[in-house]
Amino acid sequence: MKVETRKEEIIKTSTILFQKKGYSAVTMRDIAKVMGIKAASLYNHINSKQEILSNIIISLAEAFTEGMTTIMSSNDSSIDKLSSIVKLHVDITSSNTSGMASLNNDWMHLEEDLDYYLKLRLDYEDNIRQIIEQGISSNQLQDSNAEVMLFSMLSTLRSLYIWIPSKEDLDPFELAENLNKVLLTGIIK
Amino acid sequence: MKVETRKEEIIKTSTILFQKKGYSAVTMRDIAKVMGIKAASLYNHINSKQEILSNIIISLAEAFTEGMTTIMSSNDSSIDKLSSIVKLHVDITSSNTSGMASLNNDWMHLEEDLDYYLKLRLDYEDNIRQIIEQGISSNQLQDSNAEVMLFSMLSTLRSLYIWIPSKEDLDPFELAENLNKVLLTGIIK
DNA sequence: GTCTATAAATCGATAGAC
DNA sequence: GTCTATCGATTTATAGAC
Repeated sequence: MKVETRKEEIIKTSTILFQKKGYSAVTMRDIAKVMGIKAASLYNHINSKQEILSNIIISLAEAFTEGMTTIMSSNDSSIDKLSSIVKLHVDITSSNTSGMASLNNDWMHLEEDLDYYLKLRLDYEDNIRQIIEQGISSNQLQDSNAEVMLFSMLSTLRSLYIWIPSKEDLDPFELAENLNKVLLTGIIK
Repeated sequence: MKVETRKEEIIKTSTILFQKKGYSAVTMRDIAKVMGIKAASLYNHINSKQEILSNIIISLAEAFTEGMTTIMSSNDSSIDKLSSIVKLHVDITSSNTSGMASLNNDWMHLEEDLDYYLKLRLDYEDNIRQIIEQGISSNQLQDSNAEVMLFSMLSTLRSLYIWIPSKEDLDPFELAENLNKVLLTGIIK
């Protein structure tokens, strides 16, 4: 059984509040109230509100980067790599749904770690772009606009956090399967 | 030539600022500074910061509802209706890219108009769901999970605002064409 | 229509007792 | 590790002069 440190409790509580109202609209007093302590007590465990946000976003961004590194080093086909990316998003989003809201909507409020985050995100997108272009070159993917493909796929995967919590009847494996089908082969018969 | 009232100028300026930092992180002083006046002067034209947000979001939500009403009253096939929805999103997003950011990320900060907005959004989603289910019944769409189809399509369309401004080389008509192809027929050859 | 001045509330964060 | 008390800055919004 994992013993949660007080700092981890604060981050977990903040993550849920940030999802509901966004980083800027959540106060240290809001976080403290949910935890049943006073706002001043929070500072015995964390240095600033900014540190909480950074912790939430950077750990998620690094998880995506790590997953992408594994995928890129494989010998899979372009299509199999894209399927692995879908699964990566479903897995990470399932394990930290609320945190994904901050990653998507509050990254611009990062201060010290903003540039680092932007680099991770840009590299991640470049990797997917590379996979798609290779898929087109090798005749596995349709010869349409690669940017539109990239955009459509990433938009859906990045929005998963909005949708996953309300659909708990669908397990992660089945969801990844359905998503793969829709994203790769479309919806028309 | 349209003459812009001072109120419309304020809303336009606010829309751009809200897109960059979100509603909560933008102050009345920020808005005033961009307009070259003092914050107190804004209140000669608007009643509150909340009124600005409501104006941005509700006008967009009503535009979507109006477009959907037209689509639903047509005799088009399910597939043609979905294509019209794609075009509706491309058109509205092209005409007010920044405003779409508030619609997507700051709707929860609506006060008086929150329930009205939620009803418009729910009805809109129900209409798309209905079109997809009819497409499956009439054998035009694949017999996959309708909710996943709905989610994937709406996620992509709702994220258009992130993507449109940087791709000005692609005109709205061509973008809608490419999106239709990717969303309806997928990316696999 | 814009200004200065200011009210009243709230913000993140610190000091120091226990 | 939590508390009370508080600082200094900032927030939305109003009053009233010009």
